[in-house]
Amino acid sequence: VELDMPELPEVETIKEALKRSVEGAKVLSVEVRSPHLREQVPTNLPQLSSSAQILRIYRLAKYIIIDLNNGYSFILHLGMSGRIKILESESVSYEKHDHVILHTTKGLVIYNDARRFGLFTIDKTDHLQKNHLFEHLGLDPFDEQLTATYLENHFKQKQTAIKIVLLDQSIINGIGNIYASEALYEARISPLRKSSSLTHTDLEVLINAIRKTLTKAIKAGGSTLKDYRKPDGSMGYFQNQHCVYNKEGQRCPDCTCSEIDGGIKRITQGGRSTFYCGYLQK
DNA sequence: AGTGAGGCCTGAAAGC
DNA sequence: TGCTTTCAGGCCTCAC
Repeated sequence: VELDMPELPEVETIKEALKRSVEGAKVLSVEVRSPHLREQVPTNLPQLSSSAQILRIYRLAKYIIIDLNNGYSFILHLGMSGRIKILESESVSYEKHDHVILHTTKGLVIYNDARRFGLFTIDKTDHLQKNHLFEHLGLDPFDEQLTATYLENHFKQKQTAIKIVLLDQSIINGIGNIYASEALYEARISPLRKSSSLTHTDLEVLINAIRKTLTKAIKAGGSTLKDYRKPDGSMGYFQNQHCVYNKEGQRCPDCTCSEIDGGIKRITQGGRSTFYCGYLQK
């Protein structure tokens, strides 16, 4: 099993794969081949986790938390290019950018990250709440506390475009650059709208669109993981299911915008690409 | 306080 | 062909 591409749905899918393969396993040893990630991998991480049992694996925003039975938890983040490889037996040779390897009684977990924007660290389980990494996290998209009123309060005096604000992990966590565009398309809301201009109804529509878009992607990830493997052994993933992301100039699935005004548009907001249908999204 | 720009890294793809 | 530039799914810090 091998997966990458880290927004909420991908992290969720990877977390599920980890649960299926190594939850309950015992950590035999940990190899740190390179500690230079977004944060340095703690020197004592191997000694703190060796011979502990993996109790629970869950997702927190775009992080994966692995609780051990000795009072410590691993914290993983995949950054832009992080990948997790799960192998059933010992690997003969490691690949470039394989930074951290967990040897467990149920197989090998390899953390690989070319750009090293991700992290693999450890903290006391009962200290996670206070860990600086989670200090400013907003609500999970599926948290029932995420309501139109919640967003109304946060957007009240925000002049910033809604697309940029969707990437702000301190309001809603888990949405990245792909699903920000996809959710706004699903909601038929222009990425250029000022956040404060969204009505209560717009926000209800947007929340539903976010959940629908993420749910669809998680389901696709799950089925992909189970059913589809590219010839080189890596996982194929969901590439043709995006409606607008990376589809500049093409016709969006729900209208004839390509004939009316040149199809899906690509613009830059906050230094990052946004894709939308100028005809459907208002 | 809120906002925008820049930086961290490597590699793939596009441009010349 | 090979060299240079641009761009990439995230997040943090710093200057205004």
